[in-house]
Amino acid sequence: MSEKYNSKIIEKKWQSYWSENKLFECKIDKNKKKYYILEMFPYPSGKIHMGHVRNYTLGDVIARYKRAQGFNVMHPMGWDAFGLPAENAAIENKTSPKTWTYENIETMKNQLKQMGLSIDWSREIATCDKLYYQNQQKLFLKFYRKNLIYKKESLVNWDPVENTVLANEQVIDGKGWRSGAEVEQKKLSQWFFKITDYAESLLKALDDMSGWPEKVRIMQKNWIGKSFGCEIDFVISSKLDEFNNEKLRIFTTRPDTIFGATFCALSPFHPFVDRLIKQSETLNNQVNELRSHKISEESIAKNEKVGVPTELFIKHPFIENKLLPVFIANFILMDYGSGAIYGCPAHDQRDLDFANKYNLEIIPVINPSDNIELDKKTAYTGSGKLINSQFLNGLSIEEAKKEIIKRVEELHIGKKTTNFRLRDWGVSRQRYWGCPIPIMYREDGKVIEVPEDQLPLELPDDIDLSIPGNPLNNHPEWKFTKCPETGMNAIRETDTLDTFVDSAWYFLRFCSPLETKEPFNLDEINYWMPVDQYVGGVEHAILHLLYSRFFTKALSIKGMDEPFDSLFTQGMVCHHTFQNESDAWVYPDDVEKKNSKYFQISTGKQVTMGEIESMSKSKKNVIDPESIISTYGADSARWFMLSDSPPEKDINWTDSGINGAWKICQKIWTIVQNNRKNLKQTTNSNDKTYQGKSLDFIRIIHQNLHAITQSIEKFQMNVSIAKVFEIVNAISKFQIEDEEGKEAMNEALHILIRVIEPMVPHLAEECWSVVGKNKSIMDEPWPTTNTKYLENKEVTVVIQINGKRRGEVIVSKDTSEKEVEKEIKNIKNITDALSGKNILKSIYVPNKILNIVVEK
RNA sequence: GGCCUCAUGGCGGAAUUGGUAGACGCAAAGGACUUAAAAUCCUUUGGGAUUUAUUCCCGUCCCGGUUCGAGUCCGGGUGAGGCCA
Repeated sequence: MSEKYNSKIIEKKWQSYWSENKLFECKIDKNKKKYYILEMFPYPSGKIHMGHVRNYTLGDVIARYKRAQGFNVMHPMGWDAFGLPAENAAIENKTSPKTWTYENIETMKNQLKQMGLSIDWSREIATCDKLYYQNQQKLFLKFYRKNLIYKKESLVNWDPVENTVLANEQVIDGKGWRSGAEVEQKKLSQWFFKITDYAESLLKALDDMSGWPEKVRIMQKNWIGKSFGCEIDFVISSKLDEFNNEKLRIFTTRPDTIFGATFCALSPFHPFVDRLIKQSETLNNQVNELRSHKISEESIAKNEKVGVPTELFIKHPFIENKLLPVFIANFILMDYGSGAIYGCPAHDQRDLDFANKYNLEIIPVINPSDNIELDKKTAYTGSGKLINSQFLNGLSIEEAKKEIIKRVEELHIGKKTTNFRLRDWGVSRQRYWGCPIPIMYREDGKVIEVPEDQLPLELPDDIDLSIPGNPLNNHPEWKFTKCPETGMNAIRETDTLDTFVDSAWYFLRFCSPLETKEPFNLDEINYWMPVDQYVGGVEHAILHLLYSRFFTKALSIKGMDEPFDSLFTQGMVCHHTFQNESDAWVYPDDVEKKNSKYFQISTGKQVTMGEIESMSKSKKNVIDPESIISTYGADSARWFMLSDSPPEKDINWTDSGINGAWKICQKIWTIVQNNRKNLKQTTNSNDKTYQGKSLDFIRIIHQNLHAITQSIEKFQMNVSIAKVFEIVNAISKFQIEDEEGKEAMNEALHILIRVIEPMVPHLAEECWSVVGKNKSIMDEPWPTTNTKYLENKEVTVVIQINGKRRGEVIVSKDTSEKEVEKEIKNIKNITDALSGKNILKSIYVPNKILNIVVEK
């Protein structure tokens, strides 16, 4: 009788073996092809959840598989350790963000280690380590000197009670999430990275990034949003002398509709508006109201389009005496185009909504190509020919665009522009727990860099988070300093950097994590970069990946244009949310179901079940894998996470099935144990000619081996798992009848143990030692499929009549159509169906299908 | 609201990319072993009809189209999810 598999003891044993022998530590080896596999590093929020387990198991399968293929694999891990939650948690738990963060890192690192991941922990980095952010400060200065960083006034969500800037997600229904105060839009001078300098090159490179999912490339393309438009200067006509005859520059992507223009709209933040509101108290109040509207794209698109009229009009450049009223409207963005548009209600939905609301003229200028009936509420945005447009009449939209641009350029009142939707990257955060910006402002008004030899500019530890506002701003000893050159008084920049900056170059730092002189060592970069395979959540499809691409380009390192060769975006792990009567979130682990109602276990009170959403700490709908790992072991947890669902798909968490994962681990162990006496140190598959049952058996094994290899390459781990099951099923069914059978079993078990290693490494190691090997299975190369087993000599050809399956014949491979037709004469079912029918034609796909088309 | 994605049995999903729909697993039911349970093993499992078969009909969210043939391609709709600096 075989021993039961004790995952607790065995997993510990192999984890220590791996770390004692430093099996995952890697270094440059120019004789080997490198493979850099990276999963998006986690935010140390406390404990790992199932989303992490999924992400890192997936990456680990690839890392281990590539290692078996002979690559020199780098598989590092680190911590995206700066960010707001640490400050909130620190206030809540009366600790410091630093303590809280490092404690979480410790916990999560232990959890990750328990999962048996093949991570090179000697490369571990945390972005809140001063060694890391010191180098980030160097990069900041480097970009600053390259004129890639500048300061400008920009709007922030301002909470007047907390005295702090809020992120968009902290503004709920226009109110601060904690204080409940009305959020104001406040202008602050902030730092920006000039990502727009790289808009064209970020866009262009997407075409060649075949290792990226198409959908991510499309999303980035749309995000960058290159479009051709036209700037036109309109002359103002107004009773207000101050503005009369001044020029107003508007931007449009539809210059062809200029004859349908019936009004003009300015952003509430347009410079003209600043001047206009000085003229009128009423207007000032109205504009302030407009300015308080949220300016996220989402709210602009969803909210009602409202505006206020002004005393300005603009003269239509092509229609004499035509004046268009100028409004200030809440749906015009100052950051896009020129902050002013003309409205053509007939052919733009937003403009139409606006025109209907304020009774403005609607002039159609595009005649739809097909007879589409439109109501007054729907703008026509399709193709057609121009009407009501003087010299543009009869032209197509494209022709009209060209013609009108030609005219405005001839008249010197405008020009064609290339416009990007992409805006510069605002990196200032008025917060404590982030990378300090190495800049100071001298009393004479000069902006001074902190000299490199004085870096890192460290965050102070003695801060008081209980006072509202930015702790750095509230810390006089830190804030007030002297200019290192002149000794003049100076004030430090108290903004810290957006955490997206931290993650925009961490993949470079992994190549030389201990380098002290430079952010990274070029020899190491040249060997390891680019990342061969990047794995992470699809929720980072745009921002993080775009910023990382921007950093890589902006660093202009020879031979390195793009950071991530291949990208895999795995789906999210979702779970129901639960809320108690005071709307606080409750952990699902703390909820039990009784009589189809849900109760919080710790309090006994009823809770309500909410939507299924991706697991996140903030909504507490996370499942801690710890209990699963301690009950079933890491291998079972890994197996379970990989099986069933395709990795790119979102899943709703359920642990039904974890038991099945545990069972298969036990079963594999039992099979190996029971066949102990049949196992040899080696296999000699290529020399061996199997026959009969052994041949059928080994054929199934190799066919599934092939399928496993293929599906791992394609990231279809769920399919790989299914094929492992088929191997296991075949092995447990197979009866050894002779020496040849023993040999076949030996080969099959060698293959089985080898291919499960990326998925369940501890079990594989333990089985390997049963075989009698005294080395790690990781040194064993991936088994090669013997292709002679892939092709069956006999194939099933399906017979269809008019596309419906009516039977099948088993024939030898590559049988001709005529032979198959002969064969089917013996099948009563088919001859019956064909009798008395005219055969019109037949389609024969060799080895697959014969479709006979008959008269009906 | 814009952009992107997805939809297949009771459930998770497979389908060589246009060629046998439902692989594999979970769950369920029946049986074997057992004093009993657990574990393990065997059998059944999309719906329906009948003459129980190498049978027929229906079936991959809905409506339409292309094709000898559509889960797969095209058009329109419905529902769900992700992102919006």
